[in-house]
Amino acid sequence: MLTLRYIQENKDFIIERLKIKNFNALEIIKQILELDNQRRSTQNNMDNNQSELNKLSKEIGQLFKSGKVEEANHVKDRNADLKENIKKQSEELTKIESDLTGLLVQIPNIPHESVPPGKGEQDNVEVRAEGTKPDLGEKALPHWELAKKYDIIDFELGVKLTGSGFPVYKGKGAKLQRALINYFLDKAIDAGYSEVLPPLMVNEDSGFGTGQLPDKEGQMYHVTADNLYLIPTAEVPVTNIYRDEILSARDFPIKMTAYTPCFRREAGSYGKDVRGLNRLHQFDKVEIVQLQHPEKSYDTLQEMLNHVENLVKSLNLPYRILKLCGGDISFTSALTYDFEVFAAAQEKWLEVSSVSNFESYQANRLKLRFKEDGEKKTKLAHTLNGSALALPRILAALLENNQTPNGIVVPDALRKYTGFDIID
RNA sequence: GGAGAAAUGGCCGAGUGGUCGAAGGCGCACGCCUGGAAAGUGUGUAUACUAUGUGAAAUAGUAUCGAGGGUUCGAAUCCCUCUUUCUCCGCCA
Repeated sequence: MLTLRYIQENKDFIIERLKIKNFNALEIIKQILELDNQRRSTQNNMDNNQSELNKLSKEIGQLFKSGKVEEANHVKDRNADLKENIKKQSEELTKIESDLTGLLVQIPNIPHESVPPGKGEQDNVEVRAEGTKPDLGEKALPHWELAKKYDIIDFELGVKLTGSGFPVYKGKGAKLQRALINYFLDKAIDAGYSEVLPPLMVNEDSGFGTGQLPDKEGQMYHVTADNLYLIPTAEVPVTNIYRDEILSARDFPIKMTAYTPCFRREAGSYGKDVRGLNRLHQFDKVEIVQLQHPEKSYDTLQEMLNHVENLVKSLNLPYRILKLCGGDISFTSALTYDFEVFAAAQEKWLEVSSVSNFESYQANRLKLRFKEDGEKKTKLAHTLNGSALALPRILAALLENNQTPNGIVVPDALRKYTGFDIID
């Protein structure tokens, strides 16, 4: 969420920039500024009344002490009026503030100046593509058939146990999942990230902090009995570790990595997009998160991109990097790059990572601030995160691209984690 | 799940109705002392909002002692609800 101050000072700029995200902010900003004026005058009046009340209360104490009971009772009457006013004003203020927040959360983050215009994914800009697509010939099988052939992923069994989108990994398939998780985690730790293993359910405050609530409520599984949400990504619990914290500028960068299962309802998805591993309700992912000084966050974004690129490269998968256009970039992000790998049997690009700089948008919701050395004023930190990596589509591409008549060849980088070099 | 105790600033901890945003200690920052350091010593050390100020600084006001509500002219202090932590019992990987 944008800060009020920022909106007050950059109204026209915001309206102009949000056109890139195909968002018309004119009306909502007008309402916000109007409400903010009300908020300030209400607060001012209330403070003045409260101040008066406090002063009179002290007088009453003095009067009682010196035995002037009648006078004291007289002042009490005046206080009753003040209290009445304060109560009304306080209720009004609460209402205004909640309305104001309700409006503020509707404004998306300002896109970075380099975000290209566009309506949807077709307008994303390819930064580069690397690696060679394997030539599999006619007989190439898509991963869901390979999974069945080698009995490593059982989609039907998942349906029996839970429902569609909850596959059961078996045998070497299960081991391969563990191998990928460990490999990705080790790589992140080597790159200076410290590992955390967070809860898989979060409360409302956490959901609000990273921006899943209130707007994306329908995308999360909601445990209504306890009002908890299954995390759609480790980003949520990990970033919220620093909710309500004031850091020192010297603490930056804070680098964290986490493996978690992720749960997504994927309401509205259907058809070939959800075939096999392409889109699941539960999947595994290793996430990297950084908190950084505002002046350095774009360097950090680059660093994270390099990290993800090295991962994909080390698995010998053909990949491309896309810079998301205004129409495809998420509500909370200022700049996002997607990584896609090519699954050669489906002949499709599959998104395996999304790396974003949220600048101070999440930090403002999180109240995640920092102080410069020797300064009193707090400033908002910048938050960034990226998948490094999401497993199912990596697995899909590995299975499809590495299929041979003898079985599926495990990439070198993973062999010390799997303990086998072929799935047959 | 049942019974009891507790929750105060970065940390420890005092504070049972007004003079308390809160003693004291630790930590931290800056200064003095020192050849340098330690010890000693002095000063400072929460956050948010509002007003004045072009901004920054500054000044004043308001709120915040787990959260929310109540009693009272006045609440860290009394009452209620909730949350969390600890101890005991029960259940349990």
